[in-house]
Amino acid sequence: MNAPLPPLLPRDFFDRPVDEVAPALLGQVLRHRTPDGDVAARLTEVEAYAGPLDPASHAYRGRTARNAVMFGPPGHAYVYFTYGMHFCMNLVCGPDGTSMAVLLRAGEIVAGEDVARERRPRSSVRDLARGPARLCQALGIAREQNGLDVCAPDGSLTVHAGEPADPALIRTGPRTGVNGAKEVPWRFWIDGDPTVSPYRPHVPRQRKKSVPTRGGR
DNA sequence: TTTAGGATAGTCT
DNA sequence: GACTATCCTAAAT
Repeated sequence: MNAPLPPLLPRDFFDRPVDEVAPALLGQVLRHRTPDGDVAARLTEVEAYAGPLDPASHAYRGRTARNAVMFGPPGHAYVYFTYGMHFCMNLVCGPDGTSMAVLLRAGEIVAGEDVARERRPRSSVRDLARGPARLCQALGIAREQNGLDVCAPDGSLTVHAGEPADPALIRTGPRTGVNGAKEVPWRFWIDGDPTVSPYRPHVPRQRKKSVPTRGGR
């Protein structure tokens, strides 16, 4: 039922610096095969994390049990759990050990839309994969997919050569307030694509709870 | 329409 | 103990 997908991206594709891989990923197709069915998304928004140079990177403070995949060879998925309920997915790139990765922030569902809808019944079609955690939910990506080789021909989680995004439509946005690798643009997205989330100004999360210092409850 | 705040659990200091 | 590369809902306009 599903149309045959284009060939896999070679590992070579990921064995480059993040600022090359990230924009090149726009328009490529991420597919996840599950017992529920196959779902594929065309990537429309990504964000680069330059390893130890980026204070916001999980790799900034060195290798830990959680981020170990980032320090491995390129072409692998780094999936992490955050905010107590969400998963986000990165693609490791750069030479082995450099801990660079690209966060997949948004995509457009191009196959398996019915399956994705079942997973996110309350989402409009446009919102199915609009956001890093939504993308993972729509594709059924969770902790089990951490460390998977997305270049493996028989792999369940793979990246395929999609129609590359028009270079004229690729926009970049450096993050304000982050130093190190200043000339590297951090965000990449396809201008005008409805599945790209609107730019959100750097909003530090404010703590809500006051500490219950005095006895009580 | 925009904005604000709550929820949730794994990870690191 | 405090933080997080987030999402969803409710309330206000």
